[in-house]
Amino acid sequence: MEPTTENEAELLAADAIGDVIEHWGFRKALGRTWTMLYLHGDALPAAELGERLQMSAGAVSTTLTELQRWGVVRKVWIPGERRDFFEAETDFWKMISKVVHERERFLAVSVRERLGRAQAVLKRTGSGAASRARIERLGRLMNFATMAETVIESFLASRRVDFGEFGNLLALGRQVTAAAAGKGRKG
Amino acid sequence: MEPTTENEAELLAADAIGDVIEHWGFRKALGRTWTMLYLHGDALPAAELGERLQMSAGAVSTTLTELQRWGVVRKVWIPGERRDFFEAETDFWKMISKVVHERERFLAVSVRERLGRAQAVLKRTGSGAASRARIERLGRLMNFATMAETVIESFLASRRVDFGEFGNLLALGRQVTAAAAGKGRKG
DNA sequence: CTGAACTTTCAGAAACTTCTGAAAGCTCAA
DNA sequence: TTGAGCTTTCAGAAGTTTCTGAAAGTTCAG
Repeated sequence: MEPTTENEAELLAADAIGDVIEHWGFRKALGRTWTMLYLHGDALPAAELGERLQMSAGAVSTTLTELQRWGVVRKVWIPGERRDFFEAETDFWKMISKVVHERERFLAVSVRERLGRAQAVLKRTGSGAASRARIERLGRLMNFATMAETVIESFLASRRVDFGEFGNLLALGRQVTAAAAGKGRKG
Repeated sequence: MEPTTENEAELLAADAIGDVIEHWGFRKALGRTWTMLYLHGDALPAAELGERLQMSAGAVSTTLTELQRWGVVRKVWIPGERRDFFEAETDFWKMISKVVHERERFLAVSVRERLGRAQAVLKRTGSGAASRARIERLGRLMNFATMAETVIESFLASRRVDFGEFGNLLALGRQVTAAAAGKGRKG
């Protein structure tokens, strides 16, 4: 395929989104590939993605596998076609909530556990005012971690809201607010 | 300094927060160093941080410089001391809003500009239904980017609220909601 | 001034991530 | 059952980030 102006425009957009995605800690290739599929609309075979994005077959394969693991790209069956075709998930909100959820859950557990262990050690061995103050600060850190987790979780819980219209942001605001405030009072 | 149980506990916590920070796209050393300072409470000299965290003088220096640039660690003057001492910012909310703001602003501008350029190219050269559909999808992507930016911005705008108490989350919710809805109606 | 104390900078080392291209592994039509 | 077509895997290459340790720079007491 010779380069066309349309392809240039797609690459421009794909690279821009690629940078955003990279900025948030993923591989640039993930953002580029999703964007190319999203803009194209129709499903594309892996080889064509490789051509359009100048990626090797290997890179395309691992990237598509990862995008599917995140649930933001789907394999589609095209009758009469031997090759696999891929299409982008187009519901931004669904994508974000999936990714954030997946991404935070593991870490949150591990962090809570480790901070708790540190606190136990300090409580067991520490004495004196300085030690008490340190335990207090660690406690505040743990509270903050819990609160951040709660804010993220309730943000995600609102995924049932349809985000097609801006107006629905009102519903999100209410949900985040209520969930966070409720948990906070308990903690 | 021989390793103590207290130091072990501090390291445990520092490494946990270090992982969170790394997860969000910063160097692990930034999170470890901030946490060590935060838990210690009193300001510490660079050399002691190096000992406690097992970092070279060079690494400590660049890490402290970067933490100061983010505004989450301060140099403090201790009378009669020749060395610089450093202490952690303890206001979590202040830290987050500073960091997120700084981090998003540049990228947001660049991305808007590039998506706009891509759209211009498509509008100029495209024709036919497929092309119109592509332009439409790019438009949706741009709208979404604007909305995400708005949500982040209004989240940041609420930094004036005191976050010491969970109850104040209510105020945040209201602010995010109002700002995002207002902007959305215009767009 | 001078030298001691301390900090910053920087070149090269080490560690880590991501990519390429080829080989191995599927799957299906004939 | 074979082989063509396609995908996945993987070893090594390339690229990137971060660290170390030493040299250069800065500051200040005497």
